[in-house]
Amino acid sequence: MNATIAHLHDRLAQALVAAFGREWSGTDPMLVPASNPKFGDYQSNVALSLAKHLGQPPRAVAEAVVQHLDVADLCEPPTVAGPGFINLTLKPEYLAAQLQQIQTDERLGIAPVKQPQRVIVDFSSPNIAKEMHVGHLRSTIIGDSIARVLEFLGHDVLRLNHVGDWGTQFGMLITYLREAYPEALVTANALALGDLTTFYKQAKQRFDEDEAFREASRLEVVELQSGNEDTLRAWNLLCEQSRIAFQEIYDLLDIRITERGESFYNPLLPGVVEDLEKAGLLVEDQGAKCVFLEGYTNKDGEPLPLIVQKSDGGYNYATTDLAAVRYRIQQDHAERIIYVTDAGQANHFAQVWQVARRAGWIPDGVELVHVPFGVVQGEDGKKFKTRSGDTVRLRDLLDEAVARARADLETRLQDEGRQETDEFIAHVAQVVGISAVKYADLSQNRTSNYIFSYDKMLSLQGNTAPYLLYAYVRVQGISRKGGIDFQQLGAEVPIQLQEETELTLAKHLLLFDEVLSAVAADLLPNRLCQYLFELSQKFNQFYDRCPILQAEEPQRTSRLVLADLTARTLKQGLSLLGIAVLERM
RNA sequence: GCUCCAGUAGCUCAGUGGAUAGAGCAACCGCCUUCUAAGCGGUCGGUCACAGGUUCGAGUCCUGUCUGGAGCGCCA
Repeated sequence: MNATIAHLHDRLAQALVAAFGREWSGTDPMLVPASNPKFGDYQSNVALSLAKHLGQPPRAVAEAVVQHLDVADLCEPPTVAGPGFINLTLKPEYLAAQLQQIQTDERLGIAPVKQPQRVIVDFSSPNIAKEMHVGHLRSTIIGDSIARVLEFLGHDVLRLNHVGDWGTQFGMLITYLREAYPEALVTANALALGDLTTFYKQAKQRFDEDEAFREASRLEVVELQSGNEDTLRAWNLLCEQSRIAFQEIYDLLDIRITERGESFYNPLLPGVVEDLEKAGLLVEDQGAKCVFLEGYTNKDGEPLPLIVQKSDGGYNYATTDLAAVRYRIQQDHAERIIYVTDAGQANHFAQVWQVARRAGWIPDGVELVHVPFGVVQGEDGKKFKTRSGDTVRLRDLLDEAVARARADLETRLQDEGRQETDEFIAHVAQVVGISAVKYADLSQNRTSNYIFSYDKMLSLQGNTAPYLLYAYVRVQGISRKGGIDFQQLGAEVPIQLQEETELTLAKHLLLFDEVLSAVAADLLPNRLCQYLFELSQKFNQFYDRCPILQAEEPQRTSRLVLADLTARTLKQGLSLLGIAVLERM
């Protein structure tokens, strides 16, 4: 209803001028959705704020606006209520006409944005030679959903996987690779590390216990930085092994992403430091090259530096992030760069961006956004771990979700005496399990910490993915039962909105475009989840109250259109969350 | 010590400066001869951490305090 809001907004603005004179043109009519359905659909609060300036009681101001307000084509006659609210209720005929328009549109009336932006979404970003764990879950699925929404709205989105494929830890890893798998470096395809977590732990253990190993690791880092061929081959082997493991997870989660790791920016790092020097920002302190930050102090109250080149000549992640932000603006021509990382990195990004800004690398019109999310905690409120104290592997978590969904489904089939094929059971369990994990995460406001609970995440009751999937399945059930081809319903069907539940559902269907605009602006996928959950609730209420197949024409076809629009909106909305639908479950 | 984030029903969480703060879960009570009951209806549940301030109006904005989390020079 973006268009409807725009209309109402203009009409109210005109009424303000007509009532109080030209000097009030440009006044915000303060049009917002009604706080409660009993007050109508929208309300204008402008009278309350204007009363003082006009020297009139708010109700009198509201009455004057209403007298000059012409919205008869959209709304029932406006009313003034309470201290001076102007309440607006859309006419059923207007709503029906709107629904008819979106019914024949594949995009459900969601027009692509007029000015598409070049957007980079930086998300997921696991570390090479480490297995993806529960900590990568949030970035991966929140980032994917944000990218999907922006893509659907017509933006030009580049999804970047800023993998940790460079840095000092590789000295340790390569040294251990040479020690434990010497044949891998001379024979093609000889390396199958399998469990990368174990490999990493063993390397770390060697590093911690052996001085000679540490020294070898340190030298290996230098070899890597200077491009030693043999070392690079070892590094490549590790990266390849990790990619295979990552891709399995991405396939499972249906994530599409382009890898451009930290190593990509490695050749650009000296230039970054040089240019900071030229900009007069660089200060050498205790052997390290730094930029001293404005507004940040250390424990002693002294200015805090951002170190861009270590005293040993090496670079760190701040340098890489500086190179990345510059490259993304200058080479990728990004206008909006979205970083989906945990909230703990807020300071880091603020610091890097401050330096980039002071160096003049961030032109006006380029927006840098950190999309932070809370830490994953166990039910005790502490950092989430397995019972034995290890980090939970993402793979295990997803497998567990699918296994639980399968067990639940099999119980249900037995209780209901249903017979289904293995393929059916496997497919439904897969979709329900993965969806449950994604939805549990996406449906929360990402800024708060995330209390991880298998039971809650996989619960099939309430505000969960299965509830939404079930609403979709119900519509498909109607189609099967009645032999209905929704695509053949025709565009000239009169839509009738008589029952309360029909009207409520219709209004909610028309809010989809508003919600997507809000998600694109605020980058909060939980708003989309909230919308889809409410849509499912309103559909279930309609389904409960209104017979569809048994209804008389023209009511029958009208209700079929409402059901079809609900299903299509659910399918589209869920796809923007990275969640697939099922025809039966 | 400093910076950032959070604090809303027993639990998990929504909430765009507006009217009587909402869901889900849990608990309890109803509704399947009828499109899948993975559903629908109902009951119970609140000092919006605390104290000031701004405003016609504050869960929302500002200041301070308390509590929890994350981070704070050469890891990423």
